[in-house]
Amino acid sequence: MKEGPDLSRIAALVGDPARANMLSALMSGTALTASELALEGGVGLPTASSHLAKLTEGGLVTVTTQGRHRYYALAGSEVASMLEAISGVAASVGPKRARPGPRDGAMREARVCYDHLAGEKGVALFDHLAGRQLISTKGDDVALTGSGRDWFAAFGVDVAALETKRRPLCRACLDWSVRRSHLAGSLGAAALDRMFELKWARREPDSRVVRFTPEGRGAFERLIRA
Amino acid sequence: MKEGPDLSRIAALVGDPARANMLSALMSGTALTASELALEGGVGLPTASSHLAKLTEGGLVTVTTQGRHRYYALAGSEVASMLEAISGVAASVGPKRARPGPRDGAMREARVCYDHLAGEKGVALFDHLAGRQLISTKGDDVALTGSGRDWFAAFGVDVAALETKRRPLCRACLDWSVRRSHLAGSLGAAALDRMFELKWARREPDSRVVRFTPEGRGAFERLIRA
DNA sequence: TGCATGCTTCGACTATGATCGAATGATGTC
DNA sequence: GACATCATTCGATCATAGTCGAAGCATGCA
Repeated sequence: MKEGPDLSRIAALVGDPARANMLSALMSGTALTASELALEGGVGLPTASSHLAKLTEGGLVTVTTQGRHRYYALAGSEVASMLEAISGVAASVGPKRARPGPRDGAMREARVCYDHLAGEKGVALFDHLAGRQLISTKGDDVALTGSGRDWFAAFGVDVAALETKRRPLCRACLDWSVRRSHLAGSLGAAALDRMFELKWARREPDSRVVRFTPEGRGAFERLIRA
Repeated sequence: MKEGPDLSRIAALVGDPARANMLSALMSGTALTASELALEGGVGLPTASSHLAKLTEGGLVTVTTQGRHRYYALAGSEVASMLEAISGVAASVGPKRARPGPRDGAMREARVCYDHLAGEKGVALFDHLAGRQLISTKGDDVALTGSGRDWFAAFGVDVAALETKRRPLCRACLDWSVRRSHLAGSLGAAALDRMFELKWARREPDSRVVRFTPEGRGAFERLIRA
């Protein structure tokens, strides 16, 4: 009966609507202030503060003080990954909560997952990489092949610089909308950064949605067809 | 703020200690009666019944009536996978809840995850299969190769029979204790069944622990060394 | 120093939901 | 058909935790 880690402690933290909304907002990967998160959670400042204290205490978010602002962020990609897993179940068994609006369509096509690309576009990229042996996958462990290294270099990503960091280069992350893997890790993050840099897409303000420009869409298609 | 599926609804279901314990018990893959789950959850029968109604309503468990018994089971492997993800976070950030007893050690070595082998042994098997190109992995999608088919046939698993079912043959499942993938899907389930059949191991009663016999341990080592 | 801003703490209220005893329903056994 | 077992429903109780207003504490700016 009391085997394994304490599930309920973590799940209860996510189980409150205000906290869940805050965590969802943090899935965008950007750190947010307490007031912004209060807005996201749909609660007052004191309430939000109390929630954030619990999330921090529980190890799901981290906080860094900068001047009179306090920036909250997800504690790590493992937490983001867990939230995606819960989203997957919620999307499949849940009563869909409101009909898919125009926004939901955009979310499905391309969105930010912590700091990398998710949605149909993210999965398409991953499939291309795997299909061309640019990455090799062993379960959730993903490795970059030699030709993959060249491919990313041609795309304008400095792989060597990424490898100096502690963070894993490649990682598979299960996409809640498509139900397939997309590329996470520092390489996934760098790839998305590069797309923003190339002006292929831009982030929609106050949202996880990634909006591709017409040109960017074409360039992306060519990238994963080539 | 209200983007994506409703996280909190699902998380709140797992967030109650009694329900979490019930779900943990169901991670063993066997269906349990309401009274057994009341025991697991540490609550009375009426309370358990109420919890189970919520879990069923929420889509996390299914119920099948047999005579005067009602058997509850996890709604699917996706739910099991989500619970493993939450366990992973709980194990990494949580205050460990009690020191690792002798039981926890056994849990880490080999346990049942829904219906397949997890823990160090499960990961070792997966690594062997992937390393020898007996399976090919694309993120969470795992496919059996030609040589893999032969390997499983030699081990005594009727792959063709499994393929007639709707359930996916291969699947990667993230192990909460080892933090690596192990083999899920109908093939993973069949492999574990075969090990029981060969008397390499047996299940510990009322637990997820899989206890290998000395001979079974040797045979397993030879299997994944060969 | 004085004031504004961002956030947290305190205190009080409230509501949700977890819990169990008792009663009821359903199924199988004798 | 009477009884025992398994399970759910009802009713009442109680505690936990979410909520906000007001006050308190920092930090930054003038």
